[in-house]
Amino acid sequence: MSNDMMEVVARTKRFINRDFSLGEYDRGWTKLERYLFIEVYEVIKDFYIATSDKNIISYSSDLMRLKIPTSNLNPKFFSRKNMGRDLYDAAKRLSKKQINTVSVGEGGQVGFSFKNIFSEIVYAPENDKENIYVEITSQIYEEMVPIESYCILDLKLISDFNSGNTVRLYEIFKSYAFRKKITLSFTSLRKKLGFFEEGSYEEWKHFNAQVLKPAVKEINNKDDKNKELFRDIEVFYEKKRGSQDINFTIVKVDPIVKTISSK
DNA sequence: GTGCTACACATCCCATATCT
DNA sequence: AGATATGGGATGTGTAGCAC
Repeated sequence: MSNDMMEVVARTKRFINRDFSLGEYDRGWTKLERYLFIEVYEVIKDFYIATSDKNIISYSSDLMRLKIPTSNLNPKFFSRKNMGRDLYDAAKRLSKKQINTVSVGEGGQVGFSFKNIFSEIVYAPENDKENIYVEITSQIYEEMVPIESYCILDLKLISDFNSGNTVRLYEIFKSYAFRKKITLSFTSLRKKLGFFEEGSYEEWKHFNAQVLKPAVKEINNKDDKNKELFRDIEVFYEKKRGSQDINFTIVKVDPIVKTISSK
């Protein structure tokens, strides 16, 4: 007993609408881009549930302007020396992010809708190095706000994952974690991950071997014993041969206090 | 520039679930 | 029971992005 020690890990939680998971969009999101997006999300969510409007600059039925205080940014997502450049690169790429919907009608007629997620992202340190300014249109932020579908993401975990696929799958699993068992078809999971439209991973075998299995392994923290402290769900799944359905079992685990034995 | 990692496959071999 | 289809494992290839 004296050999055991209790460790309490400080956690930073963020809420995100599970129906607006970034996983449903392009696969080319870096970890930093996703993190900045989640911080924007936090400001909008706080505004909508009337927790805080301190970072909202203006709001209309068409457009919302908000700011992200740089002092709140988690340094873990940036390289130590080049935070400024990291921020520049990520903001530049974020400003180009789109939501794309492409449909093919019966006669092969293609319909499409492209929307930029952010209409403007500004960071001008010579004027104001404390804040990043973000402009977002109503078409986008209205998708974010249905409060009944928020799920809680753990930033520490997200920063520890080393694959974008893992982050997206983690978002999806967390969004369903209020249920113990879920069934998703292979196709719907590919759609959620953005692989469907790209035509990637058409074979379950490849998808499982390259995407799902490594991600679940990482989420369950089977790789690194030192990271045992940092997990909040455990995921198990099975898929019957020939079936489209994948059955997931998601178990919540308490990540905050764990007893670890020192040898 | 080099080296590393993540990613998206393709291919080969083998085990086994499912069908006839 | 034997054939066939499906899926797992291992390996290799090429590309892209990033760090140094």
